[in-house]
Amino acid sequence: MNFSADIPREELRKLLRRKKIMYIKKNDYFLQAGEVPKRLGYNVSGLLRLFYIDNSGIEINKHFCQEKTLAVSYGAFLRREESKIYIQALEDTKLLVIDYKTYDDLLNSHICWQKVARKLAEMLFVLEQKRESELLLKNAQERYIQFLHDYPNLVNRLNQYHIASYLGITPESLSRIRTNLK
Amino acid sequence: MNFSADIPREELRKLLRRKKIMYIKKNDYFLQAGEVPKRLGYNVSGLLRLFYIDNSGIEINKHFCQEKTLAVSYGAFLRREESKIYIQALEDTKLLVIDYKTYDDLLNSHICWQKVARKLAEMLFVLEQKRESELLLKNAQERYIQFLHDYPNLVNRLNQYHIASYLGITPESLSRIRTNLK
DNA sequence: CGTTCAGTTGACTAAGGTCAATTCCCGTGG
DNA sequence: CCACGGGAATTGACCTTAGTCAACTGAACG
Repeated sequence: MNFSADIPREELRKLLRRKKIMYIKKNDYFLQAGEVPKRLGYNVSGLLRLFYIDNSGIEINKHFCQEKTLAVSYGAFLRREESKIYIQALEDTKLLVIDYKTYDDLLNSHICWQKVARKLAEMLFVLEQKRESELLLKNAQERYIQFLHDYPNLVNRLNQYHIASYLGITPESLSRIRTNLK
Repeated sequence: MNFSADIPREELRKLLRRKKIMYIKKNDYFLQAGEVPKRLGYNVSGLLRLFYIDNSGIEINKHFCQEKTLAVSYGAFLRREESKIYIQALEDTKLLVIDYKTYDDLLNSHICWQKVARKLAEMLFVLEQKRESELLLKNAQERYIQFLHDYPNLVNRLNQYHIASYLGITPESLSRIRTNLK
């Protein structure tokens, strides 16, 4: 994601002045379900996962946040609602963060930020719709193949548990799919 | 969705001048998969469905478009891509439509439309994320109960086939769920 | 070397799909 | 008013996919 072309130098400086740097140790949380998200994070280095916990206590990975992407429970952040999503570091992670007030101030201070926020929402929508269509249209094995295609570098950074959870299956099932594909 | 508070009278008039009215007969299509969406529609009266067809030819309903909501394959419309989604009228339907050029002109003509488009994208993102989480977290029966809760009026306008397809199950399974809930 | 934890394998279960037969509902024509 | 034709919904028998649980393997590390 690169919006910088649209942003005047002046505005960019404003953003950089107000951002903070945050380090999150492996296994620590950037956000817990039940909190109203205070911050929007940009992943400089490291890896996070966004996940749900269902009512029988199973963790379900929703998304992995790699370098140069945003770490945020976006719906809850926008609407100032309690998040249903947890955000946890899978590796030691460095984030640039802004708080909601900063986000809101920027939006109201210059049209360029409206444009950036629109592009961002559109991009996240497209991502979400892609995921939804995969869940509706593909079985576990096809979803795994798609995952390999979309995130080839993630396979080596994640253990089987996390990939299976992302695919909506058990580690045992993923193991069988992998055997099957050899 | 009501954004009119944000829109100056002048701008609203511009929109109204450029909108067209379109009637779609029951079972006819507003959009076919494979087309780049030319238009964004606003449902005045009637009912549409957005659906995918998977690679074994099964139709899968993605969303129902009721009165006062937008009928559009949004991702494809934004990105000028071929739609993977079909949009078909389930009842005789009246739409207000604007073409992509109008949408684009509005965006570039006044900041208020940037804001409206941002709000719209955010809203659609939230909707999409909700659907995704239901697919990941709930079983067929729970999804049906959620559907009844979210769209109580739709149950009477749709036959079982369409509801089942929305839930990602077969009509037979939905029949069993319904018996089970009595 | 043992311990530990990720991954594999096997046997069984459960949710939902498939296919076919049957019933229900409703509109139409006699 | 009744009979019947056709699509929608139901039901039954069986199948497939993925889940569950437990035992086992194997590599990594102290």
